[in-house]
Amino acid sequence: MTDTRRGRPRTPLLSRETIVAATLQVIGDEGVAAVGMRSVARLLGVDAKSLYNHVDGKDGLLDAVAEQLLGGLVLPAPTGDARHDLHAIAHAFRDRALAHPGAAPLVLTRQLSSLEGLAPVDAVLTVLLAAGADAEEAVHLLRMLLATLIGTLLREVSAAPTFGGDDGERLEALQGAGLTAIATAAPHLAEFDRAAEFEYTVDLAITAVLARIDLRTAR
Amino acid sequence: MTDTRRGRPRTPLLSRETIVAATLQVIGDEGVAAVGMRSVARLLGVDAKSLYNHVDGKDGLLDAVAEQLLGGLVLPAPTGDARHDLHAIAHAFRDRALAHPGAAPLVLTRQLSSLEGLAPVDAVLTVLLAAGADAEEAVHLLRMLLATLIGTLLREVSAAPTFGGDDGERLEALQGAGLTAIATAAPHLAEFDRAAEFEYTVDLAITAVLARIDLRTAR
DNA sequence: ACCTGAACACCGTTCAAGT
DNA sequence: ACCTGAACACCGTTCAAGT
Repeated sequence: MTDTRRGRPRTPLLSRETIVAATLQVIGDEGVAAVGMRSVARLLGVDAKSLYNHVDGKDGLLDAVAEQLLGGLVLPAPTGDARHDLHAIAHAFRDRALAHPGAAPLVLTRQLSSLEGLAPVDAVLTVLLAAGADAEEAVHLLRMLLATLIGTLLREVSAAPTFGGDDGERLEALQGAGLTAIATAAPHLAEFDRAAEFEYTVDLAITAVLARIDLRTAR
Repeated sequence: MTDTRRGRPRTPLLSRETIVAATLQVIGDEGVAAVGMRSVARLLGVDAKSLYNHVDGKDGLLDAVAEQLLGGLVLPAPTGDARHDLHAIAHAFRDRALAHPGAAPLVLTRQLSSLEGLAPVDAVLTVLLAAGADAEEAVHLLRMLLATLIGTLLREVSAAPTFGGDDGERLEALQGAGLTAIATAAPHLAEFDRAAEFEYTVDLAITAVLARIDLRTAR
């Protein structure tokens, strides 16, 4: 039922949500580089300048996407087991970042000063404090975990396996360049199981964090 | 002495190096967002299209910058002490990434398939293998270290302290939003000593890596 | 080999005007 | 309140032409 009483207050064609949705579609179809006021507006059947009524320029548009993505994060209920809870938070974060792979760099890279970005930070801090860290150490450990998380996800989303297969030519070139360790490890460098790699890295980081807390706690 | 014999083969105005240098100046003066074929060319007193003779478009230009920066990395001589050597590599990498802070995202974010990017990878692998890791585990540990390194440096270069000071208003807002752990840790969140934070995070990661190798080695 | 003129198909953004 | 027309000052990139 279109709103036509008195002819004046028509129902708006656009909203922040529809604009973000259209942006995600552009990202999914043509990549993040294809995002522009014009391309997004075209998808909505609207003029580019209309977007300015809902979003603060192109930069604000990208922020809105990152915010909304992160806002959809559902934090797992804490169980009291610190290791398990940190794992669960990390995976929840990963799920959100990979929900729209092309948009992941936005989520991982943009400053998330909004409340959306604070929820997971609070969740991690809560677990660390409960595990026995004092406030100061908890902050350092949080930053370490975040760095590792963001670093792995950035790689996962943007990096190919890094090294082509085991063709002998490449290997010899590596040897010749003095990169013997790379040549030795080449078959493993060519392999990259995203989920397994994430698990390995995050588990190692969490182990380190918990070990440090126990060290401190044991005085 | 300008080259004028026969009038023909004049000495070129441009080179890859001068172009990269000009780009770094633009980045330093106006930020990475200000980099463009036109802005870089202007600095060189040349037409934008001339750059295409030395660099593969704007993207190639950015790659060239990242490559050259990373190429300047001087790897420390290995001492045989794994912990010390990993620390040294990490700091050498940081020095290079922070030499031109505005350009750091390029170094940290771009695919570095060139030989420039492989040298530090080889160095880390060498240390891990010497420390007793087998090739497969060494690759996983390498990826973990890289993720942590890149994550911290990205934050260091792009992120402000994250949380304004201890003004009571902000604190109450956090409490009200249910972010009690953040409220508790707020004074420490407001503090951010870049060098110290880097040291803490990298040391924790290295400790974790070495612990895992020892675990395996001890069967 | 290296640089440029002319030209093309794009950008983001403003502001005043329409409804 | 929301959308658009006209307009501006930009982009990256090509190709043929000059030297």
